[in-house]
Amino acid sequence: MHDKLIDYINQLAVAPLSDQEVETIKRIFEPRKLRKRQYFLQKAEVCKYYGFVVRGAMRQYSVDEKGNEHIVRLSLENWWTGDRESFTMLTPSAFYIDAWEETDLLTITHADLTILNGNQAFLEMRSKLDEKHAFALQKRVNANISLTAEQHYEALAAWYPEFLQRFPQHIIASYLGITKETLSRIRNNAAKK
Amino acid sequence: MHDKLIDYINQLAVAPLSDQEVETIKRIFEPRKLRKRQYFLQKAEVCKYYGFVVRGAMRQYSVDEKGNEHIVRLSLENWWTGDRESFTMLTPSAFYIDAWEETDLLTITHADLTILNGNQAFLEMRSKLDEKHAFALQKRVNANISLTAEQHYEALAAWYPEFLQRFPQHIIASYLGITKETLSRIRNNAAKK
DNA sequence: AATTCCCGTTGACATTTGTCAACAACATTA
DNA sequence: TAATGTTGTTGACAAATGTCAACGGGAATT
Repeated sequence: MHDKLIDYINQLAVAPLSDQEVETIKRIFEPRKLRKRQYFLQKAEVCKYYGFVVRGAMRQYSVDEKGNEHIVRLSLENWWTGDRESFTMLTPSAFYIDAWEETDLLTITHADLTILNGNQAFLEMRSKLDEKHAFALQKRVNANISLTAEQHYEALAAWYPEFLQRFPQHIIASYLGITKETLSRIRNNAAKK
Repeated sequence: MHDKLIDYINQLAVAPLSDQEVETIKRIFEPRKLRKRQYFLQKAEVCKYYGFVVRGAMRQYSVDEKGNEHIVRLSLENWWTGDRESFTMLTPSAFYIDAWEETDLLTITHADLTILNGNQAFLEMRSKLDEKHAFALQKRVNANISLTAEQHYEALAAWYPEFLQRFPQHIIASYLGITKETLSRIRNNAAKK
């Protein structure tokens, strides 16, 4: 179960993890299984665990006053899940996180993360991860403000083709900030061309 | 000129910079002055410099096929400017960056940044900065996909009130992903209530 | 002082997208 | 098998936003 995480860290870090570091990681990250639709985090809670997705699919979303869900993040295998701001700042989260498929996670607490902060390989990994994440978010913001709904859908399909396989259209539509009906029509129009 | 940067780093880092570290920073960061509307980066260029804003206002934007500008980032005093992805990955940028006001920057090159990577205080600062930046971007994405134009404008006004003072409305509108006419009408309607 | 440019506003209209309701195909559950 | 829920689609209409053109005030420039 932990092997996927070890591989993942080794791929991002400059030097591979020592045996002792591997042991530390195995000790600190706790496995957790979530059933479909089971919450990992609910709004107004503090996010106590950050999770590495070993298998499955997670979604993070806000809910507006009308009850509509707005997907801010989707996570598949080898991605992370959790509300980073709430987890780091120990503040109540504005988001819900739940499992879209049955999911295996490796979770870490805020306290245990400070242990890993002494570890160079882990810091490097996190630094690179933050960087990659910032790149992705900037692209997404640019897409949100500059592309038409159709262009945005096509960009998403190019960036994360797995999303279209793993999540239904209403989730994809929500991720794009449009309704499922609009997405349905966009796909239909594009197919006609 | 470098004092603002030194103060800034000291505020974010755990331990203040040593005299020697201060000297390194003064040596590495080169001052640069930009006139109004002067480019700091143009599309398809690699972003060779990352800049700390000592005084002034910068904007980063993409330009679509119709020639419309879409503001992805605005930077005032004590913020950074530059296309992080292009700067880090040495890839051609998708963005333009220019000075909106006459601006004083302290700039660093990719090569010189690696020197600072050995410095603990600087790494800490960058790590915290990336974190804060990720929080802000996530909030912005959530606003983009979940709020009405009016709610989004009000959120922006609460998050960055200085923006409304320093940038004209068409820039703000572009940042929100709406047209200046729509923003004008929103403000007018809100005033009537 | 005259000129030019930038900014914000407004009106009329077009386009895009949302809303609501209905329905069929399909999968899941009882 | 029957019942239920999910997903994707479609139509009719409403609402939000964009487009284009015009205008005036004001700042900056000549």
